[in-house]
Amino acid sequence: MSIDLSPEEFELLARLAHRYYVDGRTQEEAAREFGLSRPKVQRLLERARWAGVVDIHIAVPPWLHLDLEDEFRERFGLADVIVTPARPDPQSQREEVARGAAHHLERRLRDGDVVAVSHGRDAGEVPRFFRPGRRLACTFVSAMGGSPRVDEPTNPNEICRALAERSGGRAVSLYAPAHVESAEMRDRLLEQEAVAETLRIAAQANVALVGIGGTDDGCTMVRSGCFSPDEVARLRRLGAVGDVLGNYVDALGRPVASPGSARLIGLGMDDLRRIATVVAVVSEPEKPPSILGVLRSGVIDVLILDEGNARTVLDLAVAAGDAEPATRASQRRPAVAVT
Amino acid sequence: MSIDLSPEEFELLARLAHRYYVDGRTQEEAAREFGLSRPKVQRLLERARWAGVVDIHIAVPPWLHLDLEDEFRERFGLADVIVTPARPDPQSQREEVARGAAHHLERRLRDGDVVAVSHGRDAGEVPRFFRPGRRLACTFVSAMGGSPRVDEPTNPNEICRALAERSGGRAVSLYAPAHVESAEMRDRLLEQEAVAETLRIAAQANVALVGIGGTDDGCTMVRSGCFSPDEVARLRRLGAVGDVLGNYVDALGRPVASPGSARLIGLGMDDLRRIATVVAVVSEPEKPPSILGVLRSGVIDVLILDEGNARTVLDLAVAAGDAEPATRASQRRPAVAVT
DNA sequence: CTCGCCCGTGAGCGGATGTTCACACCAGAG
DNA sequence: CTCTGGTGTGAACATCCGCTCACGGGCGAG
Repeated sequence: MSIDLSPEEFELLARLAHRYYVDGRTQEEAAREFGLSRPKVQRLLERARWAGVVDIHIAVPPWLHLDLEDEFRERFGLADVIVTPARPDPQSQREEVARGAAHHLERRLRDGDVVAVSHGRDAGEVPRFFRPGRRLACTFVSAMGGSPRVDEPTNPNEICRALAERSGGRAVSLYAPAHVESAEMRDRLLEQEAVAETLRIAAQANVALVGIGGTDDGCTMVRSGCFSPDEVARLRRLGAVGDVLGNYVDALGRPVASPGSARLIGLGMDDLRRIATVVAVVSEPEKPPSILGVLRSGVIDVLILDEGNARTVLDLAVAAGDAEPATRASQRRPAVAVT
Repeated sequence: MSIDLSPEEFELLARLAHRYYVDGRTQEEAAREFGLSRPKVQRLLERARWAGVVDIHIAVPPWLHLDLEDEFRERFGLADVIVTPARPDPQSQREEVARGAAHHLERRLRDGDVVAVSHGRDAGEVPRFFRPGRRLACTFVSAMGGSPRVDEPTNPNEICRALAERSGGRAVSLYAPAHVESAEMRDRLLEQEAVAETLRIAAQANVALVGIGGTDDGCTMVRSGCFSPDEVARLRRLGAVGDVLGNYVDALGRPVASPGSARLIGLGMDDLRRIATVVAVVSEPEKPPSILGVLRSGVIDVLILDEGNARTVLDLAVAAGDAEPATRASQRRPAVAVT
């Protein structure tokens, strides 16, 4: 800092910065005092920050990882990222992530918003921590069908109901299974007005709350019976690394279809892309490849994950040689220390 | 710092400050992201600064003493203060102070300005360091008469000539001695058009460059022969601690007149008060009481002095129990614009 | 239960700030 | 000497920000 400045310039910058930041003069007053034009003062102050003569230091609580969040935001073009503190056991990890998602929704949701909701254990924990301060006139709608084979709280209908209950909003259920036995059956079901109506509402949502699934044999799609272990194995061989609402993608984020894909009832990738804010909440240590793949697909707008996964995903991205995007911040921003 | 904040609030303030200062979002963007109103964001950022979550640090070159300057400015209501680095020997001390004054004038002067100039060794050194980058259409006019008993460069006419030469401006000399042998003679001289004209111009100056004289036997007024040692001794007995342009004041800044006062040719205190910017330049270690007295008279707008004198004068003021003025700076903390 | 005080909130405004643009100055080449 | 590219400057404009003020909701007293 304050390198390659002549003593005269250093003195000027320091005096100017002191007058502006410490004494609280306006740039115009300072300009008059120093015999400069106001734009010149502005440029000098900018240069002072640039050279480190002015150092803006932000005390960040030790459990936050704003730098990680920034890197995610910039690297993957996300609107927002929340990295939650690391926890020793998987369950409290999940709760931490769910709490982050709940808080994010509390801040994000506005009256009139329509939230499409996926299944999953991570999403399923969100309602427990969801406590908006006021009544929210929002609609929570299932973005995919249900399954009798998993715990109630991880079914979309149930998550919607809980979210609506806690916010005073409305829940719209999808009265259909997440998967059926044939594509034909699916098409028949989609013709049912009760089903079509719900999916129409979901497709027009402006917010989505989704989990990110893996491709191991214990993933939610298998646990819920949507896909058999064999089917997931086939998807793996096709390169799939993870899914959102049963829509699988490979490591580069490209869609991977399997015969089973045609038997799913729920929003597709294109539907998701039309939703303004897709919030993904994810925990579990096997997830990094899934997260990276889904991120690369570009459907996610807001990501909520724990510190460990965040670091691993970034490491994977770096190792894969993802070009670091020209960050707007590094161009526009002077040296700013963050603790 | 960051004390007595709940973890939630600490987190919010840190996130907000990070988005604003580091990521460079506008308050409005941040407000949208955090689900707050813009004024609320503004208040939170203010609170963050207040609580020390945001800390703006300015790297000040070690040879500057901006804190001292601030204290002078606030305590004595000065428009500007320059504290120059301490120097071991008196001559380089004087040069340092003169350089500061010269730079200040370079910044301060505008075309059309009229500068009234006093005598003195400190003022006399100013022209050597005065190098405005461009031509200045200014008038430099003697604010008091001359004396054949001191070196040429410390006479007002000569200082004016040198300043004008270096800036491409105009010098207006006062063709009269600084003191005459009787009040009657002074009045007769003041009737001379050449003298009256110059003093009229000086009285209408909008800037003045003055030294601050002491009351010891070696002070400029004695060295120049304006006052005899006896007369200065009498002034001392009357409480005088220093002078500007031969106008003596006591420790509380009140005028002190002596018989000799009526034999001086130059601007009086009231003339000085009418000048918008009176710049005083002073060095020498015996000067602190003189400086304090003159400051208390309220004629000075800009003070240029060395670090040693600055500290001593402040110590004197504190010891004398001068009430510390309520500082505006501590109330007005600006939001920091980061580009 | 009702009233009134008080804190916190968001609209609105005027000043402050960030940015763009045209120009003037300078240096170097033709 | 003239031209031209480059750099730095201040005018003008379009936000952005800080402040004031009227409002509403919560809480304690009556």
